[in-house]
Amino acid sequence: MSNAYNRPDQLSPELRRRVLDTARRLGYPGPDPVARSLRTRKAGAVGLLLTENLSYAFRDPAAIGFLEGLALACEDAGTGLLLVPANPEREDVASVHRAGVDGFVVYSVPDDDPHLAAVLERPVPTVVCDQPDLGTVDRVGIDDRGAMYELAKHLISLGHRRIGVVCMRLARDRNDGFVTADRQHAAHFHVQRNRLSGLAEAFSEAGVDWSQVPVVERFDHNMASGASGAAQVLDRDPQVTALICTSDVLALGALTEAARRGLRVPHDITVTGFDGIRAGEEAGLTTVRQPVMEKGRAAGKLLLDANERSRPRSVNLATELIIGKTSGAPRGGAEERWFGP
Amino acid sequence: MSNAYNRPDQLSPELRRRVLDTARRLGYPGPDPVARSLRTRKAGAVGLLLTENLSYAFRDPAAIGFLEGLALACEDAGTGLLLVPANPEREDVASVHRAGVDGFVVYSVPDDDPHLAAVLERPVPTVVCDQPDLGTVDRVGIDDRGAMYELAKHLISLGHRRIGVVCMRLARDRNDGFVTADRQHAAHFHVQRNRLSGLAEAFSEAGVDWSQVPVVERFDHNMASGASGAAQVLDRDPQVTALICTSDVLALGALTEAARRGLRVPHDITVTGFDGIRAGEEAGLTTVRQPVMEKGRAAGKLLLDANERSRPRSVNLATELIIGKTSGAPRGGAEERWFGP
DNA sequence: AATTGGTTCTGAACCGTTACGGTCCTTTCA
DNA sequence: TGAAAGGACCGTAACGGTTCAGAACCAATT
Repeated sequence: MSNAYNRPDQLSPELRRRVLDTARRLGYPGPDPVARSLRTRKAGAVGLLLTENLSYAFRDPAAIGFLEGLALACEDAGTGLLLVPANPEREDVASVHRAGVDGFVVYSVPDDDPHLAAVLERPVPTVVCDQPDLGTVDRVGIDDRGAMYELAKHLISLGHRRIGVVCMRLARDRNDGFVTADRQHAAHFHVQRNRLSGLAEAFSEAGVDWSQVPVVERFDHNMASGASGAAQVLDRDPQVTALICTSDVLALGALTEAARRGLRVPHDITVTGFDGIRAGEEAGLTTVRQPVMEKGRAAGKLLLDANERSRPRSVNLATELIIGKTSGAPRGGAEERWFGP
Repeated sequence: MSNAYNRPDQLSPELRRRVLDTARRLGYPGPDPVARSLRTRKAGAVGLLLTENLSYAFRDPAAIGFLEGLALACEDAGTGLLLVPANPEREDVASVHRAGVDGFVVYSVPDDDPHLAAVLERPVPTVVCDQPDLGTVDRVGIDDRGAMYELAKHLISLGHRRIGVVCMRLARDRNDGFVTADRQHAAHFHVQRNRLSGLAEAFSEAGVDWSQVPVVERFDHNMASGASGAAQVLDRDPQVTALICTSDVLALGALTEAARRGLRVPHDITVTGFDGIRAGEEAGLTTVRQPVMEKGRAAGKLLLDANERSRPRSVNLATELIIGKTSGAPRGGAEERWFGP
């Protein structure tokens, strides 16, 4: 029976025809994929866990790019891509347990996420992306800290000392407002933590007292958040010469807020992002470009040739500092002041 | 055993603890999802078939919107979303056979696609989207023909009689060039066939000989195709007063080509699209807006409450004619001529 | 005629789970 | 005190494939 469908060379054409004929007559719909998966121990799909609501994957430009790359890798290997629903509100990890997959890709979830823990308990190969190196599973990412450090150095060389920061959520709880030093250090989102620490390092080296720098956090990741975050920084300290955002989407929002206030960019204020998305490029945003699609593809490749190897692999992709037209020297030097010793 | 994990109320806490303890000690990774699926006859996932390469889903704005809506519906129901790889080049339907899913959503594939046929043979509920009504499975779509008819009427009322058309692929074979009447009628992409036929009807009623209207087809769907398609129309007949594109992406490309030729829109030439994507909106494109996200969500909803019902359901969503700033009356009346009796 | 080799075909075991029904023990009530 | 009722626990039979060992068959060689 099975042979008739999958192993035509194992039986005579005559018998094969007879088997297939009676199968059709009996209304047999072909081998059941689930039963086959159970027996062969191959599901023919990889799971993608991203802790945002499922539909978020299709709203965030960077996530879309990542997905495109991952889909590309799956295509090549002929495997399916299962988007695992993982509502961040509920602690319900059942969806992870239910997923019939040959491996997982975990994309940018907080490092204390219960879904992540559930994935790691499953006995399948896993690749984490934009996460700390766990040492036990493969990892793909970029040097967030170093890239942001470089961007900061650029701003410092332009003369910026009085800055404000708008960042994405740092933990699972909602905190739309200023961020304490503790919260920065304890941040559960690896990416955000490292970008902030790259900033802190560079500006501290330049003599800026990081503890005095206004850093505001936004839970939701969209342009509106960027705008309101920028507003909060500017309300606190109208003298900031640069608004550093930890994503392009936030930066685009910050640009609209600057325009609303009649601030010319970069003459009155510098705005920077992170990611290198298309819309940012069109706006001439100064940013760090990271190869989002490549990241997805690399994750897929790593997962799909997960042969028995001794130690987990860790891949860092290259980033590129893009100097756009939203950054420039701060206006004048008279009112230029900075915190420091 | 099973009860310890899934039915805590069926046994005493004491026993449950003991079972779980020894399970952990033995390195038992928890119930196997595939075996569970086999036994319960529930895969906990719906499959999405779109005949483009998998990664296409993340490049096309309309597809992204559709996916977002579908993902939303899956989220609500707590089911996963499996993207089924279906390379249009190869006739390999194995991926459809391998997919362990509780149902399929089929999105905009040619009506003679072997993958579609394979899906229909599977004994699971199916929803087709932007496809002809098969009568045997649920369907979600819009009135492509009527919507395009309405758009055409608008252009006719503005005075356009000499037009050109750029459309997406009409069949599985690549045909980058002019389209014969035969090919138009035989088109295997339901959506394109109906949009063209809506145009043909409206312009025929206005006295235009449709067989003389240049219709150019492009296999790939991106802005470059729109630009080159527009170029081909304009080379054939530089006198056309309107370029009608069957998608916004193509129309955006057509706009760049018009600009390249120094044609002012809408003064020198009118350009229209279809879909109502964000980028088109920003460009002020005259188009038909369709609720792409709603379409995805409707498809998901239909699939997920596929209880035993007598007849398959068919849902048409409403569209809206958007008059932007890329359409206007043709310049002057002197050189205005049209084909006809 | 018996042995050998090769091919085609059949049957049984196994994958890991859940559903179901039966046994056993404890409690309750006449 | 005995019977009935109920709860906790356990054993077994599918679910629907794949795989593999070995039976059956046929032809060729010794």
